[in-house]
Amino acid sequence: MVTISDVRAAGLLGDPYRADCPTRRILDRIGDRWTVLVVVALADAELRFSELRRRVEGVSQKMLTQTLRGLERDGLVRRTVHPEVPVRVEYDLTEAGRTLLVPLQALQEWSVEHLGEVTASQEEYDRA
Amino acid sequence: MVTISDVRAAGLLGDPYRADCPTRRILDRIGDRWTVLVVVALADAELRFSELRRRVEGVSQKMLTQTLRGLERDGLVRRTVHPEVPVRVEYDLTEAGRTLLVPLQALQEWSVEHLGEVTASQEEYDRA
DNA sequence: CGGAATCCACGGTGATACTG
DNA sequence: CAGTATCACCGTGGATTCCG
Repeated sequence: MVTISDVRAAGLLGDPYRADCPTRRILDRIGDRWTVLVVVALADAELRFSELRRRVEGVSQKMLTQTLRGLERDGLVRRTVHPEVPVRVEYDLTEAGRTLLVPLQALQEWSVEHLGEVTASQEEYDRA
Repeated sequence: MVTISDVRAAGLLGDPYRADCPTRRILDRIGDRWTVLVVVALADAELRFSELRRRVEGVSQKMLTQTLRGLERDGLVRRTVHPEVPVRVEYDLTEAGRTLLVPLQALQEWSVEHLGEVTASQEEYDRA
């Protein structure tokens, strides 16, 4: 049971409603379709652009580029260019990027744990 | 330092890349602009529609309605209609909804902790 | 008060073609 | 191989109006 005071004590309250609050800014960033998937894909290995594209199912080349640029700009992903022919570019998480995996994991655990419950609720709702 | 094995041991890997994986489905759900803010707004109190609208800065009536319907469908928010005149409708989190606050809090803590770092990285990136 | 319905604009996204 | 550039779409979301 998660009590109100648990949440309060943890400082979750305050004003996460304001557009400029940190939580909202981060959620806006990772809220897009691909950012989280790319970060997770880089959890266990440094990957080349094309490898990344194969791993993250459904991402277009444009969106992968765009997502990687954003993550690089945020300092969460490092881009390494090996000046060979043909060019080899590799991506991996920075230390900051790696810390982000922790909260993402909490979210993933919640998802796995509650997906059945949520799905059941949806089906019941849709019958009415 | 978050190691690769930490992440691996926690079961974050697997294939969160597939479109039908739980993580992705949940992220798609809470990834929208308002869901998280509404859940957090309901963390400490049962609220009426109009109270909720005032608390969640910037949300339109349409999107608040839509967001609440979605959360109700997922079984995360409970809607209570008091048949008075005029009608009074109140919203609060279900037990499942309350558990979702925990991972959201982890994400918020990360945001607060890393916002400065991320912002600095962005500014440096933009200079180049 | 708490919505539902409608109309419409914008931007995120994908497909395609081209480049160093 | 790893992008950039361009175009076209369409779904999200805002503004407005109306209803029980």
